[in-house]
Amino acid sequence: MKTSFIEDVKAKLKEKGYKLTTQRRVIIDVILENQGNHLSPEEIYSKVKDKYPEIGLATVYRTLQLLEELNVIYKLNFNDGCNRYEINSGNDYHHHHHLICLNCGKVIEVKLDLLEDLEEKIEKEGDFKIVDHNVKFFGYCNECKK
Amino acid sequence: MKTSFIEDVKAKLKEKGYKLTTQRRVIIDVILENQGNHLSPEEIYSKVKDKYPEIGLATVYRTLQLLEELNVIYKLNFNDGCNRYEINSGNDYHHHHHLICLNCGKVIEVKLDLLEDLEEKIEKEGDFKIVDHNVKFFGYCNECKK
DNA sequence: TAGTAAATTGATATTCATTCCATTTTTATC
DNA sequence: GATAAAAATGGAATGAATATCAATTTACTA
Repeated sequence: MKTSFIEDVKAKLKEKGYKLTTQRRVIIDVILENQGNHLSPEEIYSKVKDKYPEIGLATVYRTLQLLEELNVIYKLNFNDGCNRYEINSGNDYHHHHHLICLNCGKVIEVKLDLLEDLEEKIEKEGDFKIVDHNVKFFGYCNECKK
Repeated sequence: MKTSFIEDVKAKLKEKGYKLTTQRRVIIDVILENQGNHLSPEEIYSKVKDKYPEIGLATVYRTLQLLEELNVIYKLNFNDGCNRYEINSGNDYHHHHHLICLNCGKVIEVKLDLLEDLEEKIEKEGDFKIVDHNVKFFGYCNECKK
């Protein structure tokens, strides 16, 4: 797998009959340049406007939906009133998890992945085919826990 | 611990200087009568109106916030456009998790709790004091996976 | 290369959950 | 029962997200 991220997205778009337009390209660039920042649609819109001022907000929303559909990004929810997005960097579903500070709202990423056992157990017992999971831990970061 | 749920809530309210008003009481009743249903504010509002037609939607929102603050209920998010609430039945934070069917949207509860190891590891490595967690598994229920 | 159908875009209108605000009602206290 | 404080109210405001629609762009075909 030596294909670049953009090439990969382009292929996925083509596969479903979509095109990689300039607008979509700029949106993807912004997301790429802000990995780990969990941007909201509005934030993406504002950054995209710097590079492509004619773009409309609707296009940003549409493109985010499209990219989510293609599993290029996925939606996060930190209960702050808007959706946030993150690149789905791995080519399967085992992404990282989030620590959310209850005091300052900071979001820290964790790369541990000890959930296989749990998934296996649930699949056996529960008669449920697991495809993805989403784990959030709430607590206090090292600055706020004092 | 032989106190009833309502008594417990009443005590918690009093502790923080809040009162158990009729409206709050009715809202709590509705939540109690719908355990396991993950009601949204609108759904709660509609059911509460049957018992107490004069109540306003804002009151429902306010009460839900209040009850969440007191750890009597907690907020869930199933990406269906609204928040949903669930009773916090255990007296500490180790509640159950949810299986969400990607096809029919059904939500199934799981009681497993194998996350202690993971939390311990994160606390050691990450310099983060964990207070709560939230785990969702996405996949297909036994009816939809065929 | 011209012409046509399909996809995409951007501005605007709309929807819907949630919050805000001024007013009214309820509760507790003396 | 009078009074002050707290809580609840409806309606309006807000703000994120979606839908609408005419205009533009793109891909394809003759």
